[in-house]
Amino acid sequence: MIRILIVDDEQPIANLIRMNLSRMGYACTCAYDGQAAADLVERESFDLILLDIMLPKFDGYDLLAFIRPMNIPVIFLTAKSDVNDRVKGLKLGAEDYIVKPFELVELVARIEVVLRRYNKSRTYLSILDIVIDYEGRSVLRNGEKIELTRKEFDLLVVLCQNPNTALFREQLFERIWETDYMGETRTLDSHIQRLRRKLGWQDRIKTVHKVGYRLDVPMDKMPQETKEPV
Amino acid sequence: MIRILIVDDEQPIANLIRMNLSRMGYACTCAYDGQAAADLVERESFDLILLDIMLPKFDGYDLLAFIRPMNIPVIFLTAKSDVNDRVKGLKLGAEDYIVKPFELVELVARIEVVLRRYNKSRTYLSILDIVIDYEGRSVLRNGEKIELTRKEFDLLVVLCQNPNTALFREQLFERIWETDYMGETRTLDSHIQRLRRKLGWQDRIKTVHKVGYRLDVPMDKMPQETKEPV
DNA sequence: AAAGTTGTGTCAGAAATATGACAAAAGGCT
DNA sequence: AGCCTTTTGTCATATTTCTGACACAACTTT
Repeated sequence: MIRILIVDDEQPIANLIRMNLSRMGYACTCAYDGQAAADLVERESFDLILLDIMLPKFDGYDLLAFIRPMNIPVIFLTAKSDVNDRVKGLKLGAEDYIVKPFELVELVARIEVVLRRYNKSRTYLSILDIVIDYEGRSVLRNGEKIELTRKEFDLLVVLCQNPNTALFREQLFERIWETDYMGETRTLDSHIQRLRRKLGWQDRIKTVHKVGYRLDVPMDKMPQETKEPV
Repeated sequence: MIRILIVDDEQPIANLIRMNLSRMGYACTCAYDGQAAADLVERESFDLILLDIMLPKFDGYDLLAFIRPMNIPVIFLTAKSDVNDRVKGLKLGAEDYIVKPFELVELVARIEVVLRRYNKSRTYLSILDIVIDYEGRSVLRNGEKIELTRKEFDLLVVLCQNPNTALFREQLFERIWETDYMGETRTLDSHIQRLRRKLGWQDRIKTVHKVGYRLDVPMDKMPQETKEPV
């Protein structure tokens, strides 16, 4: 399991990130100031650190310098588009940075790139008869690539990461559209339909009346993380 | 050949390190005080510097500041385990530090990490049907040279270093232009087009709609670092 | 059966990308 | 400096792709 430390003094933000990354299967810990982060880093071992630069006590740069020798990749979160800050951070050894506000899709993609660069893992998710390549944002079946659009891919990922779980429409809207429930339209239905068709999963993706949708997966074909896109 | 400068006023130690690193295939030079080191750095070019902090004449920190603009990675050797010292050095731009006494294995490991971080250790990258020569900034196919401009080359390198990975436009801009996402322009597209044409890679370099681009590479043709332009 | 939900095909607008031509900038050379 | 060449960015236009919406059919639940 990949362990990620999230360092941000704005607790709601840190927690939001944590919730989302947890759902993606990462083990997350939050620290709300530099001192706490430094302590955690000394005691536990992390595979990656998400670091907000503006911090009370000792700031992001100090922490970055402190972390550096441990050779743990750091992606730092920077509020505005201050170029100097970023250059400084990169010089101090950060692997990447992302400007707030950011889309979760992008954050996740970057996390995966950085992890792979560090050979921690490039993971594929194999489930049923397909393999999901997160980084490539593509889907394979018997070595054949199935082309999905962005929304379709995001939707598929959510379903596959929560197999045999009824997901409320509201939840799906939140995660994929990052917005509130769009009650009246048939948008979600349309996407589900497209997914069903492209994957031939009409009876895999079940409708849960008055709730939402559920991906049915037999016990012997539950999702597995693999290193190879088998 | 990787050139390493060893700066330490204790000559026996410097020489011990030199002998060992030489055996590992590094070209080593020793300097026994700050002045000598500064002179050497001015005259010759090094890929990495091992720097003892306690030095006569002018000390390690001064030298570090002096070296900094040259963008040569520095690992410093420190006797004490004082945290402040370390942070000071790291903030001054050192890549890493190692506390004396240290084991040679560890030193070598750290050297390699740092060199890799600086892309100094690799020379050629062969991928698909081409070979990238980093130092010559050129690309070969069947021994034929393909002329690329600077931006094209940079772009190609990023793509090749992240094969099968959907790279966000934003990321590409950051890496190649070192600037923010330039949402409005078609600059990136133009360069992608030129690359596709020059390399005949129109279907290798895939467009990932609403995300960016991805270089598709079959598993058996994944990039390999080589010392020779095979 | 009625009311409420969901499925599905189609479509149009919006957004994103491709592409060629051209202008601007950068670099070389005398 | 001036001139020429190459590189890079921009623009206009064409083309592609995505997405949400709608109408209406089909299905569930009560």
